[in-house]
Amino acid sequence: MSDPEQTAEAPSSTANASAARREPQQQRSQQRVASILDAAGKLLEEVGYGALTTNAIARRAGTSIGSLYQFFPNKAAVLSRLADSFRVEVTRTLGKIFNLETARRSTIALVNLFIDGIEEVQRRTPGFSYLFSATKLDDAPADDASHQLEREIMEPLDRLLAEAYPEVPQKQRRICLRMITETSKVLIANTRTLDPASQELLRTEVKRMLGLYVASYFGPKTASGDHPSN
Amino acid sequence: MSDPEQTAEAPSSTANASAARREPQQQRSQQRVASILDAAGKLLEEVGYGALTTNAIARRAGTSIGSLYQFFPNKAAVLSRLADSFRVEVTRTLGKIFNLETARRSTIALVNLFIDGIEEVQRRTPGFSYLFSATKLDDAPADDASHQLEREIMEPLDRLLAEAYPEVPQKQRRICLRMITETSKVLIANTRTLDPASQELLRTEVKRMLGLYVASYFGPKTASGDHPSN
DNA sequence: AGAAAATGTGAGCGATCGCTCGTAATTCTA
DNA sequence: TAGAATTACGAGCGATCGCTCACATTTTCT
Repeated sequence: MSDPEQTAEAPSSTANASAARREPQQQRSQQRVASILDAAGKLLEEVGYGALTTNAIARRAGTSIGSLYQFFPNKAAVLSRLADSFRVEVTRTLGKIFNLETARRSTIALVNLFIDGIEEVQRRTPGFSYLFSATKLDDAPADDASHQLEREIMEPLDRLLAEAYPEVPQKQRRICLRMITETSKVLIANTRTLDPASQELLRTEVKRMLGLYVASYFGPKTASGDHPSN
Repeated sequence: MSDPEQTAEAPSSTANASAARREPQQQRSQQRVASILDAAGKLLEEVGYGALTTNAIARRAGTSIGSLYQFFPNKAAVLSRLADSFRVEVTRTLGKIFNLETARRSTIALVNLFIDGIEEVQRRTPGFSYLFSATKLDDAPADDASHQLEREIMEPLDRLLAEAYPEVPQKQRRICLRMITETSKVLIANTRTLDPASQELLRTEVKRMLGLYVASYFGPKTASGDHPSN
């Protein structure tokens, strides 16, 4: 199907809700789109998804709803684009953590690094937890984006494990990764309700549990008495 | 009895939102309250929390909003009472599972029984997952009720472990139980998005992971005294 | 310069939601 | 059977939310 003209007005399916109504061309509008996403993330962190309104986002971004809807077709698109920016941040952070050097570490060490990485992303990216571990149970707003975000998170660790343990079948590796990501959500879901000390404790326990679990599949490997460093 | 406290319209705190506006006295009204809660649970399961409206609950229950608000002061109260009914169901189911005979089983077996019990409750109680594992990340509607529900869930297993392993300090036991409940939420949170086969696989893995973890604290079999890193 | 395109604004529309209230029907009491 | 209490009903109020639209302002193009 050929799109008529430049108007990206696509009422067809909800396929790509992140498609901008109008591509920002000048610098000021690009800046505005960025500040809208920034405001959306911060508001999400502050008031939660249920209380997040488009008018509030616009006000927080120092603009008007009219401007918001000039570049986003609807509310879901804002969250979808926000999830996109989170994906970039996740890839950047995990890519920094998983390099050639860390590839030689034990699986337990890799799990610890992964958990720390996720936590770093969460600390530096307001609203991250709402799109990574919430949504699903609600009426899915940015559900596609959420799945893609999850895949992006698993990918670096998956690649690393695949290279280090070619003898472990892919199916098992997938299950294992699934458990790692799901369990790491536990951590994120409890951030807001726990004091820092309890968070630290919970994080330690999650590392320990995942370490035991992963080692049962992949073995401690570079083992020479590696314990989860507490 | 004549009104001890007049109209229960108490603007005090949000302490007990489950207090009925008017206690149902005749049989037909008690039945109606029950059918309202039933409808609320089923709707929660079908449309999710975000799309759950009081009018829809009333319609599904075969009554009118007027009747609903005659016995519930507001929407939150309905969910709060629903959570209460879930607590009863949880206590009943877990109480049936954890008896004198099961007390002698290994910790790993206990964990398996616990997971199966939670799953049974979820299968038989529509809306359970939304109040047990969702909420927190949203604007907490029935947050108090949610916490109480969680405590109720942990209690039977906690008592069993405390009796079987008096030598394990309470603090460690608490942490361990925390991990068990949090991890079991993973299972519940994924029910709606997975096919039965994948659910079964995920459940097996959760059991395995929790088994490894719990055994590292309590020993794999009946008390053999072997505590790992500490 | 002037025209056109891009961007910015916010009052307010339509829809929905939680909830009220006037009133009618049913049940209890005597 | 009559009056009181309880229960049932549903139109609609007030508030809010996502989003539109007519118009103003700024930037780019020629």
